[in-house]
Amino acid sequence: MKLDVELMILDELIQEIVQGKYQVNEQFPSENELSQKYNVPRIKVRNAFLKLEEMGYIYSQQGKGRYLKDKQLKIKLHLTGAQSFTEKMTEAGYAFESKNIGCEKITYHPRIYSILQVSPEDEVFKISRLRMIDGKPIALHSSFVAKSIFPNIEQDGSRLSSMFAYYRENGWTEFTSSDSHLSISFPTSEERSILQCPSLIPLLIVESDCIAASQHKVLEYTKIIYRSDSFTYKIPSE
Amino acid sequence: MKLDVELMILDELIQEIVQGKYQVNEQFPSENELSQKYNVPRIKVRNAFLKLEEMGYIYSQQGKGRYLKDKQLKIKLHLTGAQSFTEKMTEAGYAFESKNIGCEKITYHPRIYSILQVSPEDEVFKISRLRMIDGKPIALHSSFVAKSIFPNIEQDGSRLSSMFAYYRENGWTEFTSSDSHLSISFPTSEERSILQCPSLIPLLIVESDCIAASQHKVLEYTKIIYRSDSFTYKIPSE
DNA sequence: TCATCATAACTTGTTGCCAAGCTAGTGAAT
DNA sequence: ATTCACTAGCTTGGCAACAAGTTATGATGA
Repeated sequence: MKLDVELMILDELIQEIVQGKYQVNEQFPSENELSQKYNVPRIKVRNAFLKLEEMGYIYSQQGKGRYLKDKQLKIKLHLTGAQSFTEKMTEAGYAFESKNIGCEKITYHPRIYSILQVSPEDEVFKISRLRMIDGKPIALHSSFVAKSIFPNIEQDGSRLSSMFAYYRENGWTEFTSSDSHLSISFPTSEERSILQCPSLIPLLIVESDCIAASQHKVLEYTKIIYRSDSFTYKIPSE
Repeated sequence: MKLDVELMILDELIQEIVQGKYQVNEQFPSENELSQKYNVPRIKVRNAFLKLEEMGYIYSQQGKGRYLKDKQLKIKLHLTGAQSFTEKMTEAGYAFESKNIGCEKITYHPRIYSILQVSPEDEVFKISRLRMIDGKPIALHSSFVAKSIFPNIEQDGSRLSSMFAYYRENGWTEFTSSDSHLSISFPTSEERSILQCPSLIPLLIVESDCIAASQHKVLEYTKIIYRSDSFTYKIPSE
């Protein structure tokens, strides 16, 4: 069994943080101080700190030191539910804001096309909305819809805020959905930049669809990317 | 905007991996090779590789090189459901195995005690089972029960494989549960050792309870820790 | 007394150098 | 021809030395 001092130090630091040893913006012991305390080379302590920073616990200032970051607001979120994201948030009393950040045609993607039940010749558009609380991005909501079902989506897409409202405008009134799929991954550089998060924040990815109840027609494939440090999630007990 | 070459290289490597550029056990370009290609110091490439290793994508051999790891089997798991874990797995046809790895008295923990609705003087025991597929640990299932409800738990705890069976033995027959709570975190050193996983595998943590339907008595507080690289999760659409 | 500057002693940030491990090739000894 | 030991050249692993930024202190001079 190889014991890794870097991870040991990281464990210890995280434990101290969750136990509340440090105040927000309080300075941590310096790299040299800890390397002497643990009797390990400075680089080991340094690497532990770097990881801690990428996990979003701390920030650092060259020449000064490392400090505890203000922790993210934890939002209780009910996963699943036909209720729209906006409804969930405003109902729960958060200073919620949603921003349409673009509508673009995607290149052929077998999985998405198959879920939408359209042919490769069809055009599919991705409408992205950024979900924010207190001006901070917390989730990225992407809806994929086919032009064959919504002929004007190319023009309409970039001004939509509620997809449900758009579907109603287009004559669809009752909706249902299949099971949601949930997975976890790390942010790509693009996602990091959009969600303004460091690299070691795991993302919770929920994929689902929206089906017109009347005709069993798939209207949309949905992919929501949540910052895992911003939420605690609830799953109904059936 | 500060662009970080380490993360840029990491992004690129991950993308190449998911796109299938490398076969399992195929060797990656060496640190020196990539540092020349990107025209950055070797340490940057090295750090990207180290992170890739901690994420479980690759393994390295000193003197030889870095190689693509065999990817984890992805198990489709239905979150929630009164169905026991064992049932879910065997039903889905996996070579599933469960190992009781101990029963121990826990020190007072306000949240757990409050969920179990017992007083601080009461004794609470944690029964841990390791869930494995093909001999590889994939989840750690911990059940917390009070001695006041199960007087013999201290003796029985370390031989139990099914809690439901134990409850029935003790005269409880119908069960229900509250909403499940879901969160994500990184493994502690202990969890890494039990689950045999590297440090940057996010863990999916599902907390729930088990309530005797007849008397509305809380029998157990449950905490299941899943390796996020071993599962894809499904959530019912209600 | 007060303002200014140089400096020393800390902090974090960067990277080059050497160690350790593996392998294939070389050539001497059998 | 075969075996063995050595070596050169690659690989990853580890870390010390240096760079850059900040701050407090104290000497200097108006």
